[in-house]
Amino acid sequence: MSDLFDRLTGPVEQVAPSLLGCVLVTADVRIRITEVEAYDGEHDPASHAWRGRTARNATMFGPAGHAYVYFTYGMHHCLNVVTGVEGVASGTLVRAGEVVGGVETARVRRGGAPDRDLARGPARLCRALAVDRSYDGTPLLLDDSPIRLEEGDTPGPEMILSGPRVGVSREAERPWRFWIAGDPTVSAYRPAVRRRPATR
DNA sequence: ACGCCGATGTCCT
DNA sequence: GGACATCGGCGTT
Repeated sequence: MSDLFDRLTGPVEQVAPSLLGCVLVTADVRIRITEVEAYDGEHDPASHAWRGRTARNATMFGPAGHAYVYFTYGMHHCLNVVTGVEGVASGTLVRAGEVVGGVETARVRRGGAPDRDLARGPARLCRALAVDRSYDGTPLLLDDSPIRLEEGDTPGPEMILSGPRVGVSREAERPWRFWIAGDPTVSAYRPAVRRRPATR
């Protein structure tokens, strides 16, 4: 197996920051990862897999190196890299990146948003890559796969910052979001908010 | 710059 | 029936 596969089998809070600088590759767009979040299947109440296996999250329980793609808020898709050992549902959400290839295609898919925003946020990134639920379960480490994960220039530890995850209400304080310091494509931090206060 | 809020489908209690 | 690993538009500072 590849070095990258071996790396993906480690503890997700160590794997996640090691994916910064790696590149997601489709037929027409390349994105360098600048921001990620770790989700642990066993002891992490914020993980989709925390309550066990369902049809939606089944891919997370499989082997590392596959894409877990979910649909949320009625309109958005988000992409994870499945990590860890088979049977334990850990994954790394790819939250943002820099489009480093196929910029014209990404611009069209994103409706002419500023280049910095093309993949600045997990749903925007999927839109730039044209990734949807049909990509769920796709192997990321095979040469002929429609979406691949390649090694890139990994930033040094001094360039990696961490903090609370975005938009999660359970275990909000767990500092499992990692990003490249100073990179303009890193998404804005938005704490989870309860939209409808319990007025009745 | 920041804050609020609606959109809209699926999952889970 | 509520929550959701979000986004873009619009209003206000």
